[in-house]
Amino acid sequence: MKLSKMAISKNKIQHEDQIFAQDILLQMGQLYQFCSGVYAYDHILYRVMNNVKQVIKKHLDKIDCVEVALPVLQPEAIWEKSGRLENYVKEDVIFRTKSDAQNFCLAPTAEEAIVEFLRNRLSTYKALPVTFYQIGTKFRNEIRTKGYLIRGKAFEMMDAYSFGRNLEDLAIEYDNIKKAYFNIFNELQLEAMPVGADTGAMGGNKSEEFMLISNLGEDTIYVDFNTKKAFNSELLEREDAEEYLKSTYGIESINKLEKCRSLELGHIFQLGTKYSISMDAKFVDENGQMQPYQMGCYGIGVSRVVAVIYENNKILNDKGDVVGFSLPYNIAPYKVQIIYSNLEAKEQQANELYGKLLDNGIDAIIDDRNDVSFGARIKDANFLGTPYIAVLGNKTKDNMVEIENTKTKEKQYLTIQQTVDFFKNTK
RNA sequence: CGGGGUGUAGCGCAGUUGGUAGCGCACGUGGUUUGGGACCAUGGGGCCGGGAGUUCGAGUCUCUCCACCCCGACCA
Repeated sequence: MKLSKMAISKNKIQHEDQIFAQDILLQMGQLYQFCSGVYAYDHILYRVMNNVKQVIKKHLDKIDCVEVALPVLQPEAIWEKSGRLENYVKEDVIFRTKSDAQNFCLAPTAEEAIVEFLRNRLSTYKALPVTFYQIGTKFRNEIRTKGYLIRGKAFEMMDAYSFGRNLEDLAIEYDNIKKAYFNIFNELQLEAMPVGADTGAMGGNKSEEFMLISNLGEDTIYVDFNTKKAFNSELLEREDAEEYLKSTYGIESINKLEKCRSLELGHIFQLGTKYSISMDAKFVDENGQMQPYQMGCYGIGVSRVVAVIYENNKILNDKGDVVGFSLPYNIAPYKVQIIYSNLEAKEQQANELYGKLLDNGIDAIIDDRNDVSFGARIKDANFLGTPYIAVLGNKTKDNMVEIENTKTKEKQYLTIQQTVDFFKNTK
């Protein structure tokens, strides 16, 4: 990508101290607010979001989850069938739209749609258990939005749904997803942990939220850091709280637990037969009997994850000001940004490097703006979040490239071919 | 829906007891610069959130909507 084609001006950030990552993204124009809870993503931010989605996909595909696309615009009839419409309308969280003939809604989640989509094809026990998923925009008319992408009205979410023959199938699928979540958050360098939670409007038997301890969060959790057991404080509101915590999550006593502010990044539910019964979705078991599916559902808030990744990967200077982002290699918008001085030879070499990187499938940005000072180009590169910048300047030996790690500030000097090899071998 | 706060250029902000709109960054043009946010000159960009009122005169005062942010309540 040529920087001159991205319609961005010099990113000079004001109020750099104690600023949230998302405030910087707004100033940069990477994030643009249309109204409360509704945002546009510019190129760089969009690529990061897509890379996060790719990480999620990779780990779900690995455990044989099947990616599909369910409609965003859904007929209200399926919501009437499950019995959830009334409640969602009453709480005013569902966006509704009407034609002369019928009523529609914008999907806040997709349990109804997935059941409708699969019921006829999952008619035999031989097809079970299976898990399907999708990644896309969801719509919820949040009473109160919060923290820009942390809680919006339109947001990106991965939602997965498992169908099993019995409770054992459900437990197996649930555990598989749970393990995949650990791998996903591990690869995203987020230390999220499963925390016992209320099932809320989803219903079902059991649920766990993947929580990140963070002051961006809206929840309070109790954590035992020795046993890694934790639960959401909302569970204390249950009448049978003590007994429930013990039987469902194996938490004996809350006295030893530490209270922490946390942010929910994902949620996994054992739904049981709630939707299969209400929507009359059944399969034939090995005895020829009709049985309702044992279902689970699983979500990850992708746009929220992106927000917290930026927050966790700020570059600070000695004074504590935010001077950029250095995103992890696997989710960075581009792997490297190339900066060259205005000497013709350097420009030529920079273009040669750029071309070779692209030929080898390595995503790179070249800063081809010739009316911006050298220092400003380096500063800008830091804000675009690449983990490396490649400098071909007057101080660099001819045909050599200075590779700087934007996080550690370590520099190394390589030939153009060595640079290409370096990126081919970096993960 | 309660409580608090903020709305002035793309962004960040000034604007005094009411007198007709400013600064920095960004952007355009010309020139000198070019290794860690260069400099000089010059230019463009505003329904001062909307409406009503007070006044000779309102960014400023009054009323009233609206939007956005934060804290609650609520929440896959």
